[in-house]
Amino acid sequence: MTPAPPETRQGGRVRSEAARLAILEATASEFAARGYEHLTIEGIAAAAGVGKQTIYRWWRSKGDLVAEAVLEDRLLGERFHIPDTGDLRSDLESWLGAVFDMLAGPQGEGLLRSLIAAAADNADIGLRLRERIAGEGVAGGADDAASAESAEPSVTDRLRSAVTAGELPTRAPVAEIAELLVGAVILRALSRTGGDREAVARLVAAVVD
Amino acid sequence: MTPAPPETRQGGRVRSEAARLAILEATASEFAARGYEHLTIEGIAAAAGVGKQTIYRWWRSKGDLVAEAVLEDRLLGERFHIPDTGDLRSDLESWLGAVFDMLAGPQGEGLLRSLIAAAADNADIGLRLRERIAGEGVAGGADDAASAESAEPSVTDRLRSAVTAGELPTRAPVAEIAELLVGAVILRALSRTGGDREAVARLVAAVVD
Amino acid sequence: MTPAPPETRQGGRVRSEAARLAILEATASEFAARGYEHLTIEGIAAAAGVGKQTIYRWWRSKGDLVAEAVLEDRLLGERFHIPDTGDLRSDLESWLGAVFDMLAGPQGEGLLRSLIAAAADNADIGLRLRERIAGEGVAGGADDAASAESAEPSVTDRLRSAVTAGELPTRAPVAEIAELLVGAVILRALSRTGGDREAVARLVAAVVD
Amino acid sequence: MTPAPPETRQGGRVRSEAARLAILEATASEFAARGYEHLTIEGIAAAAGVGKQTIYRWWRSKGDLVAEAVLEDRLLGERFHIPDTGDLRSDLESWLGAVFDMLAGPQGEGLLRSLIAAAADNADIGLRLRERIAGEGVAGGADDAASAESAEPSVTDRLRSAVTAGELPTRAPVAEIAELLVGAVILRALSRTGGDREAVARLVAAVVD
DNA sequence: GTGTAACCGAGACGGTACGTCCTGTCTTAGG
DNA sequence: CCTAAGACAGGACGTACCGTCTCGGTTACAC
Repeated sequence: MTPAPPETRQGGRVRSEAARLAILEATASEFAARGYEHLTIEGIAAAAGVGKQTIYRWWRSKGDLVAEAVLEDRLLGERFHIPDTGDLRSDLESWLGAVFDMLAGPQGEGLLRSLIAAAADNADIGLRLRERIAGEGVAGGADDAASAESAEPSVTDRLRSAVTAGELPTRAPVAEIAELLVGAVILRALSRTGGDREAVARLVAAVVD
Repeated sequence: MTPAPPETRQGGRVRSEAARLAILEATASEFAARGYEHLTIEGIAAAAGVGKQTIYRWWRSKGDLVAEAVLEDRLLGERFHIPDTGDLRSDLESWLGAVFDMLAGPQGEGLLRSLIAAAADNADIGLRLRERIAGEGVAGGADDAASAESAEPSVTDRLRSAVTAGELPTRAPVAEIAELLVGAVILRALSRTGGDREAVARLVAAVVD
Repeated sequence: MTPAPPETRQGGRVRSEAARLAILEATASEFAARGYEHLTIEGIAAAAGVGKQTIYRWWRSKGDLVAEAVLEDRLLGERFHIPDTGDLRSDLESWLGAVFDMLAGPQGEGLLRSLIAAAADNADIGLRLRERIAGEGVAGGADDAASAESAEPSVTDRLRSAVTAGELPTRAPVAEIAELLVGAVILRALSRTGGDREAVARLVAAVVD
Repeated sequence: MTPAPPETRQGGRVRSEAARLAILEATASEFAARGYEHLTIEGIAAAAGVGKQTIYRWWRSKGDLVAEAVLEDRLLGERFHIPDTGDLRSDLESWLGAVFDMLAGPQGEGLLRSLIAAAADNADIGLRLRERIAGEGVAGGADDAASAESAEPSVTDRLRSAVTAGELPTRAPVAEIAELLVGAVILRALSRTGGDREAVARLVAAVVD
């Protein structure tokens, strides 16, 4: 497969990778420290040791910048672990409990809400947010092939294996079940409603009979 | 001896209801016009013909102000209609389809995302957002009694009647089913994923078997 | 005499005289320190402990600001002394020599050139610059009456007294003589041409026969 | 004393005359269009179709660049015509009137003030400005020999011929008279004071009897 | 011929300052 | 004592240029 022909550039200094990385690094750390609302381009530029114009040259808005940081796994890098004990219900409860525990913790408190605010600005962030929690994006792509083979299985992977194992009917709407659970997580994050053991059990029961 | 006799002493001007209403009105229209992010106190004050201090005297933040506007039903005033044909599945599909149609429309496009951004700031907005769509808040209160008697039934009402009618098992987690569906709506709003007929059917199928 | 009717102001905080003075003070000191070209609004605001908007609210440009500082005698406050020995020629030579000595000095070096640059921007500065050196503005006003009575006579005053004393013909163009001499000072400031004793003598000779 | 041997330059492209001319051309037209204050190196480079570095390689500052453009007669190219009718006074009045007319015109309005601002930055510009108007620099040099023979006589030339013709005394300070008149022009340009016929007459009268 | 060194256009870089907008506080005059 | 008006210190916005630093590409002299 031949690579795409290079853009017709006539001279000019090339983009500094060091600056790009420093900016994304700074964006991630400022985001974690202050949240999306109180994130400032000036603060990021200062933290990255970069001129403001270098940011505006490559990103059109705060939202685009955060989106790229999220896409590069600088925020929300890890998926949540889901076990595979053979009992789908208890596995989902473990996973959902872990997610709610993270939300209840000091770090997760604002982080998810900030990501939600960012997603309200920028579509890419919304898509990625969903993918990171559920383990599957809207449209399958090269990344999904890679993630399907990764050591750490996602909720969606677990649901698919449940179909194979006969725990769920063959035509069960796997992607939608994951979507509903992630949606519930987001809704509870927005309303600051924690999830105790009973709530988790009821949510899981609602989607897996 | 003070010159002012007690009886002529002014007790102080009372809060102007006209100003309060104008501010909430202006908040709602500015919110609809510009979204939560680009809402400004100065803009609201100017649109309401009011001094900034009058806003700061009674509300502590932009979030509080929007929350009160939402709570007074100036935004998101109507619940979404859900029919009762005796077939829960098709009734839920009708309702969910109507919600997604609203989101796809020009008005709903940004409105829900702005409300989500507002909810990320302010817990009350998140709770109210959930209640407005699903028809039930987290904790039952006086309002629920009123809404139960209102002419327009909510999704939660419909689910409860399904339990009574035997369409759902007696111990079905009604509130959580509504929560999951509302969460899915919010997640799709964030990721700009529309809901076609098949997607709606699958989401409903996932929660009502 | 009744005062002019007050502007129809309805409420609003009144302009802070402290801020106004601090700004003019800072303008003068920054001007002296850096010159007109390298004067910055941000620098003035910082030095005055004032927000930038407070400057932009009352002055439209750097030129206007410097103009007001000059008009308030914060720069170029003193006129140059001219003696009255009865010999006009030697008196003018004393005065002109003093002006050139000032220019040759460390302070005067850049100050006049900066004022010239400022005057190229702003008409008021040009007028005031002329008045400060020559002792007379273009159009006589209330200020001139005051200055005519001031203890320190200006070049123009000295020329007028020369007319009275018969040193100059009755119809001698007094204002124009002063103008020519001030113009020569400015021209030499621009071309960094100092004025030695002979040059001073020749300039004076050219205007007083 | 032998000068240091020239560096052994081996190879290397020679300076592009086309680029040099395009830069000076662009400098002149941008200067005329925007004035000295709003002249930018980037604007000149773009207008000349040249990289910024090509400018910085050969000129140290905006002032140097403008100075060279002025020295090459790209600005202020023509001297002002002075007739020789045998009547010095009326000849000077013609000349001075023409200069003031130029200043009053749309082109001259800002041009001289911009040159003055440039001169405040750069000594060469000040010297050249004086020479261009009066027809003589401070120190006689090779250029003066050339100008003395040029077809168009300068004010200084006219004054010198007046000495020869006996209109002025032998020891009249010719250079200083020109200097005073040029200075008055600059002063009036700075203070936006036009010169009507009477003012011109009085200025001339002040220096020639 | 062929290096090679200095030039060229282009344009990204770290910065500084611009002039605007908005924040939350304060100070007026007036009901 | 509330209200409309609006000035205040502060801070961030997004833009324009500064002067420097690469880039790939082009001469033109020295070998």
